[in-house]
Amino acid sequence: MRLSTKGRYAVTAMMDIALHEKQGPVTLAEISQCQGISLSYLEQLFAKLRKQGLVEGVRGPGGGYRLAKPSSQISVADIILSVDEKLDMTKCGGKGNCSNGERCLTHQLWFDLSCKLYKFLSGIKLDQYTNRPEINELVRKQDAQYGRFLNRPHLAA
Amino acid sequence: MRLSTKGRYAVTAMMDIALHEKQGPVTLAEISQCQGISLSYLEQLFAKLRKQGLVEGVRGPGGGYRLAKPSSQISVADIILSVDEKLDMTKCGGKGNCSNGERCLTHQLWFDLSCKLYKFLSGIKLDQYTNRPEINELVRKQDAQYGRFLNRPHLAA
DNA sequence: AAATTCCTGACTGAAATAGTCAGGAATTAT
DNA sequence: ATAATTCCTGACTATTTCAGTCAGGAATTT
Repeated sequence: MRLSTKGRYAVTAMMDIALHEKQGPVTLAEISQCQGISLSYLEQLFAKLRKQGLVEGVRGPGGGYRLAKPSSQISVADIILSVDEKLDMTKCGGKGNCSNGERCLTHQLWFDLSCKLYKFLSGIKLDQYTNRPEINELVRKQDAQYGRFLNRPHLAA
Repeated sequence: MRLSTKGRYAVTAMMDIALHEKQGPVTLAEISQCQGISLSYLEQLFAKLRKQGLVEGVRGPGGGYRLAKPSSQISVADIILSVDEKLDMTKCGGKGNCSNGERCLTHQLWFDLSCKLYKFLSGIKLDQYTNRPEINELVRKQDAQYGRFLNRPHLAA
């Protein structure tokens, strides 16, 4: 398990989508502008998120990305693992042959830590943040600031 | 908070010292050989661990490094923060001016996550592993394998 | 005096991160 | 149909971090 800014970008982008779920697909261009992440870099990250089945893309005008599952079923761990690949923190890759064919002293430590960290991060789901009133208040203000969702014909109801 | 192989190296080395606390100072040369980490790289990491007051160096023959506090008071978080510097995962550095002077949508998420992760990792102390019989068994075997602590005059009691 | 070990700083190569660019494919709106 | 929008792909580049190397000096013990 690696935890770096790459994973932060991915989680941030996924949060943005989750917070705007009701307004339809969210474009990467919007996320890029509002969250300050390069568009092409986002495209690289979303290629992985899509492969992992966390999001689905909708092409064409009015398109964008939306969550492929309910936000209650998407954890921070899911997102980080999608873009960072590895779960295992042991040196030997879980094989247990780190020290002359046997387990090294810290094998158990890293194995445990990997498990605990995974359990911890997979316990944090996106909907834990989308349901908070104070955050939704902030979302409304900032959508207005950036002029998001103003020209969406398919949203005119 | 960043979590990479750099932090793993540091924790691994600290574990090695904690596991051999009773045999006196542990040399970086030993850690380098037994844990498979470059000696010069270890020296860089230990410069930081020393600055943070986690270890103290003992020069001269029979010297090495030992813990500066009881292993029950040294957490995985302490070690990782010592070598990786940052705790904060927010983009703005905790200031809250990420989006045109206001907090960005995910500020709260990252602030929370940083806190939770810190609490989690600071709850894991080194002595949780040094007190396990099965690990101490493994330590004895591997010390013999590498011939550790054989030529220590000051240990002859 | 000699050996050991920490300690420091500068340097180098490799990998990961982050971003750029060019173009194609699917869909919607006109 | 055509144009606009957006996803989607792959190759490329720059920057940073990781990891290791090297050379030498300082403190301590034998």
